Amino acid sequence: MPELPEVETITRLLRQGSDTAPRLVGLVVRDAQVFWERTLETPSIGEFRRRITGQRIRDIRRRGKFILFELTTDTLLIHLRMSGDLLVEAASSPIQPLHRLALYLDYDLRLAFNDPRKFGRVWLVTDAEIVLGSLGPEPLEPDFTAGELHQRLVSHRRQLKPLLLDQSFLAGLGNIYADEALHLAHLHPQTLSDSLSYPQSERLLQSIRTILQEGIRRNGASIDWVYRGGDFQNYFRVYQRTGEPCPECGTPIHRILVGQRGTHYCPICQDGGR
DNA sequence: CACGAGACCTGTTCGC
DNA sequence: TGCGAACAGGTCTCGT
Repeated sequence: MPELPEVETITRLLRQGSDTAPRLVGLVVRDAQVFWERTLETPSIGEFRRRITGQRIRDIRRRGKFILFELTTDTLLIHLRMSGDLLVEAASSPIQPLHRLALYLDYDLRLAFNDPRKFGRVWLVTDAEIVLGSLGPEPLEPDFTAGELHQRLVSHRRQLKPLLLDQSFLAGLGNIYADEALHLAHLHPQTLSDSLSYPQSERLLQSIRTILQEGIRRNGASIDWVYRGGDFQNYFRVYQRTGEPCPECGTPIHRILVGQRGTHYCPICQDGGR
């Protein structure tokens, strides 16, 4: 499901709480259960349960598409991959068939990792850098500059879209927001990265930031049965709008495969000189 | 180094 | 209505 805006939305909800959800910061993990073994990347189930029990949640943050729970001594990292979601529920409520892992917390609360497709992963480590080490820069960090992006772009000769999806190049973009940002930037998804001028790189960074910020403002996108709460899907420019008019010029949106991913773009606005 | 194919998975929607 | 195919917000590994 989730890309940077959805992960950011979930992270904020868990960290700050809401009218309907309690704030998790400050609570202590009292027990843990794993229902699908492969969900837990490291350590073993036994050590996981032993080690996490008794640790307090000091803070909850996001890095790329990872959710980080900073505990007393360790960091718990969760990646939702395609279909994962985190639910806060009463510890006494029944375990759902699609729950893969659960943490039991103070006040009879349970944090459940729900993940139909079983692609999601969880790590408990002393040093989060072991997991996050290869991630590229955060696109919304103010000190990430257009100059830096341009440098990184021209140091590769790759199609723009797969490069934007590469988390070691830039952290947080996924299939939706890459298509949306490329449309806003008027760049063809198959443009070669080393052909971008500095002004084009600048426009790309600005577009990425605009799209991500709008996604966050709308609490992410809710497309199908996975993840509800956001409404950015009502404002898509091109994603899943094959055949519908381009919001800028009216030309029907095209869908092609780029790097095995469905890719939506306007053949006129994003001609890229092709 | 860059890219495509296949793997990991289940649920929903599409097309005949 | 029914049923198989296609498709899905992600990432890894392997072969060319």
